[in-house]
Amino acid sequence: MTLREKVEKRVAAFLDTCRRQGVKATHQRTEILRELAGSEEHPDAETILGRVRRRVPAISVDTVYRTLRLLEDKGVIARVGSMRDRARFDANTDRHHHFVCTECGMIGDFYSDAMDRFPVPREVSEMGSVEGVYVELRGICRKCKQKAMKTEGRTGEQP
Amino acid sequence: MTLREKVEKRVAAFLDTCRRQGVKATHQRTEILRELAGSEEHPDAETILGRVRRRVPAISVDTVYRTLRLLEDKGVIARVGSMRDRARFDANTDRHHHFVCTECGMIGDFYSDAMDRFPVPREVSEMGSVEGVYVELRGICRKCKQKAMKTEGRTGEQP
DNA sequence: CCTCCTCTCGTAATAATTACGATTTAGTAA
DNA sequence: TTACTAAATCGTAATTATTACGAGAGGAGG
Repeated sequence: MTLREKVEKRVAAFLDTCRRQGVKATHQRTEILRELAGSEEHPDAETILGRVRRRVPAISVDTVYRTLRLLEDKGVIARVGSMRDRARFDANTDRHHHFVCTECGMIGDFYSDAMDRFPVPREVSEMGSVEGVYVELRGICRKCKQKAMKTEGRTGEQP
Repeated sequence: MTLREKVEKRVAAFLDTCRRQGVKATHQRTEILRELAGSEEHPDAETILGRVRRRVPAISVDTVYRTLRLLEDKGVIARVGSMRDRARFDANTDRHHHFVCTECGMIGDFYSDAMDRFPVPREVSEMGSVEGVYVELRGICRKCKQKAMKTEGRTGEQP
């Protein structure tokens, strides 16, 4: 299957998702996805805007950002790297990794020898030389989980 | 060794680094590092500013941001998550990971079964439930490496 | 074709981070 | 200690990515 075909398949699948979920399958959305699906280089929003504009000259920044968020929410595309808006810092200089709560942003350190010395796949050695590993486990922390339970379980306790 | 002692050790080490590298060991820098080293919660710049202000009321935002960058450059602290300023997107929905060039920002995809199904350390299970793994290998890509070679090797070629 | 509701456009607002010019301070050596 | 100088800080303004908003356009179903 050629790249062009792959792209069209992804686009078609997205159009389907739209119909099923009552979301409008607009020209702009289609072109944004088409652009992204046909690219290997993980472009940023501005780059995508520039490229899509060649085909849809009047498209706006807002639309691009909104669409990218939409596609991300539907699981059609992914955001690379940290999803947080503000930088967070860490004074722990020992080699370690992080657990991040996607609900409240809590970050915990942990140690894993195995993750430190991950064997580098050949694929990667061909891209360049690896100098560091960044591992982030993502999930829901204890506190948020308990909070969620309580909220669900609202069945008659007094305020 | 108590936490307080650890913190002071880190601070002392930093003051040493300053002297050796001709960087000034200011009160503000010391307090920022002291705050960060004594914290387990990976605070953001604003939080650090607020806390340090209790002890150094006139400290400015600029100083905090500048100092954090300095400490990061010296390897005294680390930034959690992505270091990039703009979001990057990825339409590859297959389970995969990324290689990122810290020089030019190039991003490449790769696949690793081993990394996908990594056993979650007990430490982490105690923090919460893990729902996803994000792995990023960082280094220098082929292209940047070649460029660096050429630049180094400037020994007599004409412009 | 018509209506409704969602989506888009253009631009303004927001929020994190960085830059700037005047002033202060650490480091150093007399 | 004092004096000197480069570097750092302060307060604020500028910059940059991203999000919000109001008016109008367009897709989907009747």
